[in-house]
Amino acid sequence: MSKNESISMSVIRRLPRYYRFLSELDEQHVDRISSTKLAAIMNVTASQVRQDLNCFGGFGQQGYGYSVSQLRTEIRNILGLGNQYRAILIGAGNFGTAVARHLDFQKLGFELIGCFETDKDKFGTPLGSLTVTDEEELESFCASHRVDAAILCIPKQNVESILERLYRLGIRCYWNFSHYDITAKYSDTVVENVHLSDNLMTLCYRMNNRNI
Amino acid sequence: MSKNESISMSVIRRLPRYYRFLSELDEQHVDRISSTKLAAIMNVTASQVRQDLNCFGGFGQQGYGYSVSQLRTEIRNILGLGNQYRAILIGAGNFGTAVARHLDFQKLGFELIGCFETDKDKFGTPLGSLTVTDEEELESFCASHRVDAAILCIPKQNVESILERLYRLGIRCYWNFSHYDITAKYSDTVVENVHLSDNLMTLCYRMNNRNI
DNA sequence: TAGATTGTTAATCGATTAACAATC
DNA sequence: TAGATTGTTAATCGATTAACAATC
Repeated sequence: MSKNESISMSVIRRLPRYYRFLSELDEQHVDRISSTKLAAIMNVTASQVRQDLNCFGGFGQQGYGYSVSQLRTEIRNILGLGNQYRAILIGAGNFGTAVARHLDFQKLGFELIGCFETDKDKFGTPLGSLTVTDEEELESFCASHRVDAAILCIPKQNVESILERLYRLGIRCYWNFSHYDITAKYSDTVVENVHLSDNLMTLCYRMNNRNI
Repeated sequence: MSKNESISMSVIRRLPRYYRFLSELDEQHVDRISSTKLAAIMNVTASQVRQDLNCFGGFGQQGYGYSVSQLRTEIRNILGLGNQYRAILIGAGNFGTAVARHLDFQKLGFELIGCFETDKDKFGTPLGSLTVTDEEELESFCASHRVDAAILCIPKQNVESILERLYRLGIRCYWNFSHYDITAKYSDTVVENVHLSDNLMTLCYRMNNRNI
């Protein structure tokens, strides 16, 4: 399925965007598209589109372009969105609940199978199809369920101790909303960080330096 | 204050991270630090630290290093975190409320001064120090308040119409949690996008391609 | 002064863009 | 076939790293 020889992160991070645009075109029943047209819609160069796609295979056809639905499916497979990786949520605060309620995990390659909290007052609260559970039950839960990834929606100072437990339980993949640097301590992990405050500061900088 | 000649986005996006680490060191009462040591803590190269900082000025001293508190303040000023830009939140759903409650806007260069919703059931609900307001009052609100930025926490399909109003009201800076491409339509805007689902798909890819 | 460490230039590396032969 | 458009190589551009003279 692939010419895989270590694809650069620049390319990988563009894949979800291709997937989104192709999904939209597919919904609009567009059958085929050329790299030039797709590039125009996405506001990138046609060269980049062709280079990116060719990291994974020759999905197009000379003189014709790309089949939208086929290319969409290819990228879906490349991203592995059919895997339904089993994830647990750590922290049912503002962000944890928003993430759990708002995102369509199924469509994004995941299944949310548990939600853990330290705050007693929240135990038993329903959260979508889940129930907020005492964090102390983490070990017993993981003994009876395969868990592929953990979503960390807790403050930085609480991460160290819980991470130690998660790591001991064999969890190596993390979606991290905290500022704790996971890979620094555990180098054999796969981590995607979401640093909203960094993003907001960047906006501040750019507002501040508008017209320069 | 600066050697400003269009700093690259790569450098800009690293600034908040420097700021975070320097703030931590400052809290730990570390007086001075060399580029080598800072680089080690941040897991980057000393060259990059020095190159990055020198985009904005010579903050260090040969043979000594950098004063932590001074450098922190410099970066704070470069980011413009003292500006208290006035922002309004559009959409008081899961994400909007999480963002409003969870982030310390003051420390990030902003002041959240309003929150607008279309769902009648939510009007009047308190949200931190704010109250959820009918979106129809947007125009009258902006007539009596300076608004520097809008935070869009609404689904893609609702963005187009509200954006038209926000733009007409003179708002040019956006923190965008939707998948609507703002700059495509309004090229004179400053936009930072947060695409959580793209991020999660990237995690899926990386989990899928672990050990390759 | 000698040692340390910056600021800055030069070298390297990687990513993006351009060009075009291959081919549908 | 002629036209269109890919896949891919080569050229360019930008970002990162290395090196070192300047200097505290």
